[in-house]
Amino acid sequence: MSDHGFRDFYYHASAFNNDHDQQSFGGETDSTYRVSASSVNPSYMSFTDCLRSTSADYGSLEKAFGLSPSSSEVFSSAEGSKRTTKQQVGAEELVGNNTDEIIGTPNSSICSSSSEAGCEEDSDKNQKHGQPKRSEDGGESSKKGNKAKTKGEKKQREPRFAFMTKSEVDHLEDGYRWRKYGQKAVKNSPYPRSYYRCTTQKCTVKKRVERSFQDPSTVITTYEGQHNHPLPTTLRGSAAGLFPPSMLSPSPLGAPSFPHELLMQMPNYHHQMNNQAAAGSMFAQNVGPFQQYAHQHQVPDYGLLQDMVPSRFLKHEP
DNA sequence: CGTATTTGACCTGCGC
DNA sequence: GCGCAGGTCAAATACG
Repeated sequence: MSDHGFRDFYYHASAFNNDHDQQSFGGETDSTYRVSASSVNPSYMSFTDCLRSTSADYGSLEKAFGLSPSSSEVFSSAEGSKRTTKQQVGAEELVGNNTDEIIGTPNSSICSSSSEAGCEEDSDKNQKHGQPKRSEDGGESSKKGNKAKTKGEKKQREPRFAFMTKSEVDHLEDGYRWRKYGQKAVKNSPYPRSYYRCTTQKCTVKKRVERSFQDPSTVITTYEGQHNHPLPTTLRGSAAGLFPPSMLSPSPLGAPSFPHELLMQMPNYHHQMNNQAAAGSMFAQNVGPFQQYAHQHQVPDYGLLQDMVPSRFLKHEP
């Protein structure tokens, strides 16, 4: 992985309200938004901005993107609180549907937002194929009774952000240390989903990594929660190996640099950036460095990707 | 030997 | 209530 697998970087963000409980969590309850780069002004849109724009309410997203509802594809369940029987909802579908667009338009980025997680990953429950599953009804629930603690209280979900990354490797290095704690086969997908947890103590951030079955070159990484710690110092080295110094050192303009500041801040945005004015200021800050970088390095206009990843990290297929 | 990964078992939520 | 699927746990295993 000489180039650590980076080829293209797409973004699919999902903002989830914690107010919603599991009832609405599983479904694409409210709405899922897909925004292609063509519908936004690339010069005003960067990956960071996209992240920051994914406020829990679509209004912010819409404003931040300068979108009218008609300019983005919106698919939502008509029922609202109940899942539909729609086939292939979720990451697979999102990726699948978007994949064609993505592949066809490599410069585009995907940014979608939903109020809950179901839009991207808790989806396949809808689709029942009746395929047999191993019977593990042991009956003795004594072994892992510690889970009973969650009984009686709705599990609060952290905000989630899902990224669609065109990568050859499943687990992309983002500067943080992750410990894999599980892997599950995804229904209707030959590729398993891996579950990672941040190894830093007291940090509850998790991420899931799965590969799109419709586009195996696309990896879907879903972050859940927010880091409550700085980037592990020991990993700065590795991060430095992945990204140029200009992106790892603080920007002269004070804007966050990719990737760790970005990743650190993106969940925080949900809690800190709830008004457009604030988002706008952040927005203005963030656009500069990346575009400056692209400009100084004479990066051709490949689109949003250049806002965050230098061209040398990108392979563009003809 | 310490840490990370693998993997089967178990728990939980949701749809029918 | 049952079955399915997602998510998590933790013992076993692999690795440096």
